[in-house]
Amino acid sequence: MVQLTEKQKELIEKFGVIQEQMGLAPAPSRVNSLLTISDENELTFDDIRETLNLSKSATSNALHVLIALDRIGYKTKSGDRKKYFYSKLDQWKSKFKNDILALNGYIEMMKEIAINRNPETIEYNQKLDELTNFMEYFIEETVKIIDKWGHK
Amino acid sequence: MVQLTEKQKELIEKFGVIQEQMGLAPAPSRVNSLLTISDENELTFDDIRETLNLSKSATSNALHVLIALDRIGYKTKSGDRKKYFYSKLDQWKSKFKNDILALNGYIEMMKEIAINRNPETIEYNQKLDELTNFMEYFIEETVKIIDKWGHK
DNA sequence: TTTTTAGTTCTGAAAACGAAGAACTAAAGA
DNA sequence: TCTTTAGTTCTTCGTTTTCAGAACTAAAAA
Repeated sequence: MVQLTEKQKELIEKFGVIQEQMGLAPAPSRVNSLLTISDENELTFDDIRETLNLSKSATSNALHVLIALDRIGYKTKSGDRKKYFYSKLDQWKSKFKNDILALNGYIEMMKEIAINRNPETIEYNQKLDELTNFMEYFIEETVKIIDKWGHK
Repeated sequence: MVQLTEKQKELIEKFGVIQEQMGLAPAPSRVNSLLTISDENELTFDDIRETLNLSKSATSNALHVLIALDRIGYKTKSGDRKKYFYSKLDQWKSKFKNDILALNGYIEMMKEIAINRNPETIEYNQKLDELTNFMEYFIEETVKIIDKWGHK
């Protein structure tokens, strides 16, 4: 069980809501908030379950979701069967990059739409092309930006 | 009623799924796909409703959602009470910019978390700071990139 | 004035989602 | 071997989402 100040509890909810708006379910949002805001570096399954008043299943599922998203990790200690979960803050750069690169799928879709359009709708086809070009430019430049930060 | 080729129908579903994965509901996704893929520049309410086999309410709501998101627009013709809906492809640049700027809210949250952490958890606090700095850098540079495209 | 057109708004029902509780499993301890 | 620990998986249930159908509205036409 983790002892939290009122302020910390408030921040967990506030940050939780922000993460919900980004598409994460309520329980995983709260778990990730707790791991980000708590002053303990590592929390156990039961610390999390008790502190957030979640069921075992909700806790287990939330942790698996967050691990799949690479937002948290866990370590083990020899002679101790418990897992110690912690917030990963350093995956952000690669996460940003992956999100940006995911736009490539969208671009492929745009290209497929473009080649299947009536060539006579010139104006619209041009806009589609422009959008595709912009997105390709955007991805390329953004990846450069991210990589530049690494070399500072 | 809009006549579509099999290929177009296939693309509408495919693009529809992509948009669902981006958080849009099924009906708005299909409507936006139709307006993007159809060779007609403008479609009426009933064109959309009939082509996609949607109810009037679903059609109406989907169109309102897409208008609120600025993904589509409509024009009117004098002496004609119908609305002619069309896909907006040119809002993308400003949409990208807005999405990027929305990260500022996330940064504010990170800062609030940072000032409320125990100052003794030095390593973690440093990572939080780094993340915040990276995000500020990312926003600034990305906005520059987007603006540069406009001046080509 | 009544009817038609072009939608909008209001239920209600089906489906999908999220979390609780209980049953289960695998490893360690007694 | 039996029990405890540390979680995982399965089932169920309450919400929320999404859409259809019906009732409604406002403007134009008849």
